[in-house]
Amino acid sequence: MAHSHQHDLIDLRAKLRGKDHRITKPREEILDLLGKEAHPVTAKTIHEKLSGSCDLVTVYRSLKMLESMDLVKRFDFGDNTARFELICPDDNGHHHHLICKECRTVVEIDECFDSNLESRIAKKHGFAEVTHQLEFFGLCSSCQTT
Amino acid sequence: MAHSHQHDLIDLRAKLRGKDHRITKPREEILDLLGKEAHPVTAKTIHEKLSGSCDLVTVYRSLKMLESMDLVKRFDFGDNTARFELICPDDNGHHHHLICKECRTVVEIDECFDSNLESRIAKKHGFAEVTHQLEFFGLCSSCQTT
DNA sequence: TGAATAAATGAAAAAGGCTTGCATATAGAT
DNA sequence: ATCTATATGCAAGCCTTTTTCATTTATTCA
Repeated sequence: MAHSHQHDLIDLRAKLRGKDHRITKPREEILDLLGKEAHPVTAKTIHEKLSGSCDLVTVYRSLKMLESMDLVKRFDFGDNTARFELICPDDNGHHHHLICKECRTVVEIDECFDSNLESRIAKKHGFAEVTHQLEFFGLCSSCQTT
Repeated sequence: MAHSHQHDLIDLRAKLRGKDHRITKPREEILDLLGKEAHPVTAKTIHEKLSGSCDLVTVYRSLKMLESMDLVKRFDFGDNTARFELICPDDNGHHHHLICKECRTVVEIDECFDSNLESRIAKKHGFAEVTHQLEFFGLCSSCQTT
């Protein structure tokens, strides 16, 4: 899941311009950092890695904004803490994770179920714009012996 | 998704006895209430519906305990608030939901993808005891016009 | 039935994640 | 360079969930 930093910033500028959204240092730094992460990270982690370069509140606000612009995607690993990942053009942000219940190791999963299931469900209940959140949980090889 | 209350309490007694866990009034009331709910409910909602019959802290503690005993399952609808549902013997607690992003209406979904996907993923990454959390989000028919 | 004892509860406080209000700073337009 | 709308920092607050500890209660066993 490597991300092209170059690409991101160009994309960013293009996407933000139209919406009266500004390209600021915190936002660039956050995107920059996200581009280097292999897995979703929490706002707190981002703030720590940016080591005080901007306020934690700004991290939250930026993430919310970036999410609303589909530049970043929010994930939920079941620990009451949102995690964020840069949306990568390959998969359009659509992929899942396998998380170790014990040590919290994260593996990126690119497989998914057939999209017919989703459209069938949408149709059956009269829903539109249906998406899904899917995460797998288990015990990684190291934690199985414990 | 109707639940047999009778069944639940017998089950409860049997399951709890072995583990030095006691059958208390709050726990009975919580299970009783969960048995009547059609959809996952939050701890706060449970507390309100029990109208002060026990402390909110007790609700949290009970739910955590019941979850650890596989009597109750936790769901995450992406609003930073855990929701709980009684595990019903039919589906062994394994089912999913379709949630309206707008009005938060919840629909119970009994379909799921082929289990081969899960076992393939588990095998591929050397994980054991793999389960998944899957929720669908979209716009219900009433909210589409808005 | 009545201690004994291990576990559960309540109440208050705190922890943790996230949001809001407001004054100040800054990006981008002219 | 100036102006204006937007973003930031800081402080405070909100909401969910957890912890601590003294008290109460369910269960065991005599």
